[in-house]
Amino acid sequence: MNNKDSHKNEHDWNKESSLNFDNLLDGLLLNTNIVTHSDKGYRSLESLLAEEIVNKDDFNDELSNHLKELKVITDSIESRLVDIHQPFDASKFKINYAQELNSQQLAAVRMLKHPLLVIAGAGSGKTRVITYKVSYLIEQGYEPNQLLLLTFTRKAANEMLSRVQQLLRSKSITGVLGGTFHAFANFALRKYHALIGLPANFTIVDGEDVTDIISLLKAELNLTPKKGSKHFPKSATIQTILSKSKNLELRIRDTILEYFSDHERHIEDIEKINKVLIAYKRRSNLMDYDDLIDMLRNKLRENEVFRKTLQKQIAYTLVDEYQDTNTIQREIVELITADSGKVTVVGDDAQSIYSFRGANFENILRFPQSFPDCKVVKIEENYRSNQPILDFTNDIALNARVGFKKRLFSRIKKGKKPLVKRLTDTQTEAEFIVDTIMAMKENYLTYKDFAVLTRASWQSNFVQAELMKRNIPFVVVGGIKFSERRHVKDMISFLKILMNPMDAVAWHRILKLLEGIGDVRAKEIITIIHEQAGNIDPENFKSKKHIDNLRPLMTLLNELQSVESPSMVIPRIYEFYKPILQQIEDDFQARKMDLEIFAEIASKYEDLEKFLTDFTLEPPANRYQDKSVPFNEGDEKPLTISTIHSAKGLEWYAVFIPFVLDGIIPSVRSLGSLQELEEERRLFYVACSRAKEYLFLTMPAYVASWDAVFTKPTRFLNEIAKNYYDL
DNA sequence: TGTCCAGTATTTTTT
DNA sequence: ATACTGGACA
Repeated sequence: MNNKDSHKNEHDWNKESSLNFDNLLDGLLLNTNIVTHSDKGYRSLESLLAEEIVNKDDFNDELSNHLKELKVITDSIESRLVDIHQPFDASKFKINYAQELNSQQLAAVRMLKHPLLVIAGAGSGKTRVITYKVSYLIEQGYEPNQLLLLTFTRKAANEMLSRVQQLLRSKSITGVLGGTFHAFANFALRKYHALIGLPANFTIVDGEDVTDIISLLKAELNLTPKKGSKHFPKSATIQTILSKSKNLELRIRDTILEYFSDHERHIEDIEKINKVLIAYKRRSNLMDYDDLIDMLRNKLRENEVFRKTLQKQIAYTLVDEYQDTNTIQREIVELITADSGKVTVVGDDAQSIYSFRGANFENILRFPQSFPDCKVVKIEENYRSNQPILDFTNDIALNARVGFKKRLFSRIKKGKKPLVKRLTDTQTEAEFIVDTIMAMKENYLTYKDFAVLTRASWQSNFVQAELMKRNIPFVVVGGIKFSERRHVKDMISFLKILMNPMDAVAWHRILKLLEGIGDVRAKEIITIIHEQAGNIDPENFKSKKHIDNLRPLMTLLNELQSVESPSMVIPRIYEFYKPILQQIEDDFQARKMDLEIFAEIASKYEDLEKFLTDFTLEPPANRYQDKSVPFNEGDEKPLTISTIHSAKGLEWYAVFIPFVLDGIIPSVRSLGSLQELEEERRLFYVACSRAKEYLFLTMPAYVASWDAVFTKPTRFLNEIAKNYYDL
């Protein structure tokens, strides 16, 4: 961003709007708001919060025009609002929609004539709208399998469908297409693979797998650091770059220049890796997450038969969390629904927090452009929080630079204002949080009514330690997942080979388990497998030096290839794998438990392919906990520790947010650009709006990171009216 | 091929 | 302060 020509723009277009340009902040505050070691002066929280924020209008004309343009669009929606007072004849339906929904929700459910944008604030019953709309559509005569329900997680989709089932008291709701964009892409590409010229049995690889492949290719290409930099960029970094460039549809060069300028010297090498990577994936019959949606979009675009077929199959589309879609996903929605206009998207621009993975929250702002005859419903009644908490969170959203105007209200008028508290250090902060939980729990609450939400996962470590010390049960959401653990990935790799014997990543992983086989031998063996087009008859490897180690593996896999069901295959593999694991890991007993869970999950599947795709696209969410926390205290439900990102869509009676320091939230790394800072604000908004009755914001007096010290409360607090919270 | 050591970069968030 | 990487050596 251009800081030099900071000029005062006349933002006259802004005067009557809810956008507040007086509170402009920018990257320059990096220097004024963050204290360094030399600044030892201790000041009261009160004086820090009273401090005038230095405002600096720094954006250039381009950004300013851009915001202006968005503002015109967001304002235009006022003229598209659906009349919510239309009479409704409830007698035709099994469900009394008018009674069970408020008038805005009802209007959203009923609107079928026009494409519909539902702007649903936090806690306003978004899920309810979608659930009832699905059931309404079915009552209107739509077949369940003509409906496409795109949600953020498959879990959310299933939950909605089971609610529809309850609503209609009917078993016939099976067959609604649903899940994440990735899951839907997977479905469509496999089902119509012949039509679009794809192999049917491709394997889906996750980001980590891609990183592994890049490591292999890096070694193969013999790439060395360019002059001036000591190291070649890490494989994980390269993976991030490539994924970002795909999701943002930027060239690799531009992606690096824009977001990873440290690696400018290696642009050519990274482009080369990408080229080789693409060839590699094709050869091994692999698709990564990005390939799935990209491929679907491209095929929909260029293959008319495919597009028409899908359009015909899908009579109505509903999209949840639309603010988190990226450009490619938006195009998929458009390609399927633009002709018919049979689409409802639901979202909240104030809760868009996934831009780092390509989500473009302008998608929701620009919906009226994509669908010119669309209508809009705003749902502003909140059923989650009490009014004091809403006053507080409304104020956060109010300071946002762009967005739809809305002001949530609640019928629960009484409640405590959010409490802001500073403690001396991280330890006392953790103690305060746990003490407060214990004290509150006396009043008929249980642990599951509480949550601690943090910006980054490590920030909950102190609270976790304190909870462990006091034997309080808790679950951790986010962080390393079960499915990312070494032994689970090993088991998965065995299965992947059975499904797709060309899958070199899986082969590599498994071969390296064997004694005497490292990168070099593994590669030789994989070459043979590729030459034999995936035939793994042990005879093919006779000439190999370590054939004695190799033969049992090949024999086993060769034999299992013809078996379909996971429950038959897994015990055999486990038998083979167990002694190996025992040898390489010292905590075999703990890992054994994981594998039992794994076997149990797998045994529910009849079909290997289905199991594998489900497992990569929707892995079991719970994080592995290395210290087993006692869950036995009268089997009380645990409290929740989560990152703010993973807390989206959830709610708790009391919410604690530690580390609300400027530099943590907003993260120092976001201060460089307006867009990123705005996203941090929305993140803060999401965190605070999870609370139903109590909200606690705490911070230690200081936190030292490796080159700076954070001591001031988050700048977002300064922007909130002082009478909306207590100190 | 596998292990150990020293020096280096590192802290955002994840389908 | 810590985790990770690459290089040297067995």
